[in-house]
Amino acid sequence: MQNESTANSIEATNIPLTERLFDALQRAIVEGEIPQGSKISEPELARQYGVSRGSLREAMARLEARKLVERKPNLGARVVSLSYEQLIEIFQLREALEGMAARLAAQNMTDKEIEELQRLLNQHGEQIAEQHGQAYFQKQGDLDFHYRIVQGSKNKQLIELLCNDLYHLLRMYRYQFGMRSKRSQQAFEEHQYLINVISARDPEMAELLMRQHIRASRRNVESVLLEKL
Amino acid sequence: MQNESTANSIEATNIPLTERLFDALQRAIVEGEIPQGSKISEPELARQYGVSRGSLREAMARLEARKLVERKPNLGARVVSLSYEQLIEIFQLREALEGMAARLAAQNMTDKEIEELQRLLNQHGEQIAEQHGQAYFQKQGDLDFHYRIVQGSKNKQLIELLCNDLYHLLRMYRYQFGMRSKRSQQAFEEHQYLINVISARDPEMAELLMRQHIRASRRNVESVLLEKL
DNA sequence: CAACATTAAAGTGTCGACACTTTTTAAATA
DNA sequence: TATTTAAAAAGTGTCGACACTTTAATGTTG
Repeated sequence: MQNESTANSIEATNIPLTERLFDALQRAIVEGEIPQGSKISEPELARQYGVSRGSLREAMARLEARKLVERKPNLGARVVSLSYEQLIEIFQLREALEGMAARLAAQNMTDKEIEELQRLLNQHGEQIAEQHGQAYFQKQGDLDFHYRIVQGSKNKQLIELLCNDLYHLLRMYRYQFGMRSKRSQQAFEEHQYLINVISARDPEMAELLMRQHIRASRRNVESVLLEKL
Repeated sequence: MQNESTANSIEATNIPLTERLFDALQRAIVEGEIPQGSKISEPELARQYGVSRGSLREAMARLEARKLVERKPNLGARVVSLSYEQLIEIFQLREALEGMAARLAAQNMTDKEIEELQRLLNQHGEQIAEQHGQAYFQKQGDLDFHYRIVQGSKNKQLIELLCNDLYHLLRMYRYQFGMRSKRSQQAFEEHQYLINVISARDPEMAELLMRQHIRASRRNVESVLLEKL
């Protein structure tokens, strides 16, 4: 009955349709496949994905809760569009949250996890040396690094919040603005410092360094963005 | 067609049913009307509120996104139950987020807002003097105070996150554990210090004090809770 | 021709129905 | 009587339908 060959059709699994749909839409939005600020027509989108409106609506409700779409009663939904101001606000959030994450990571990461983190960073170092300027891997690597520290905090609420909510927004702005970092070498070194103080089990210092690191990253974004406008 | 006299029926407005439903359910969960950890039967709940399952499901999807209910495919949904550990985790989040909020508030609150905040605190002072031990108003007052500072940060993401997500969880645990503070006088004084440094436009100090304040509050919760178990 | 009124089209809000899963109840067997 | 099996009940996943609202198209009048 269902058209499985539709361009955007969702693969069949035992996972609920609504959930697959939610993931697919989230990805599509984050990667700009559905452009920022564009209006969403429920019947059309449902048709594209080969699902009923009911299922779509459930997924949309969750997207709305994650601030990826905005809905106004009777007027329909549109994909959010990130403004410069919002981006700055997100960096302030990150500073607070990841600062705390680093603090907790210094207390709660296992030695093995720290070793693995160091290994990951070494890889990044090689990549930076080899493919100088390849922004994509650097950005991905940066996110990986931060991701692990958040996990290392062992605070489930924090992990949820950062990894499931905030990082998607962050990836979204990277796709949108096509950011490329001019400070990968600098960031790399800051990451190394961070590992050092975490190894030394110094929570205070870990938080401080992480906050500085994120502030520096924000300043970079500001300058890159301002020269674009 | 619809039974308007059902016990839990939602009033008729122009606001979408799903939204009213979401608010009603959130309130019911936060206040313990629907008890922690209880299983939710969609048909039954839909009947209770006099709505269709479709509408209910949409509301549930949003509640799930806010971590107020947990759903497992084909097995149904249940209200979350706050554990001691989770509560501690939430306090760590608050420390980070409200610390940042206080920092920003010291920069961004208007003089008028600060005045009003002082007025609010004076009221609290009177209430504490009058009805010594009346925990409810104190707790409510405490939340009011924190609420205003968050608003004063002028960071929309932060406001959303704290006021729409986290505070509900907090109110929920207060209802659940029936907390009463033994340190209202102490908290009152800390609030006053906070206003002082915000007035002095000292972001650094504002963050520091707020974090101390929340840490103290957490220690209080810990001790009260531990003597209960 | 522009401004307004009037349909028509599209879109959203809400519901009820049905298939498939899990849980419960009942029956049957060792 | 305890355990396994079978049938029934309840519950979840997904869909299509219809009423009401907004937007677009069309026609009408000054």
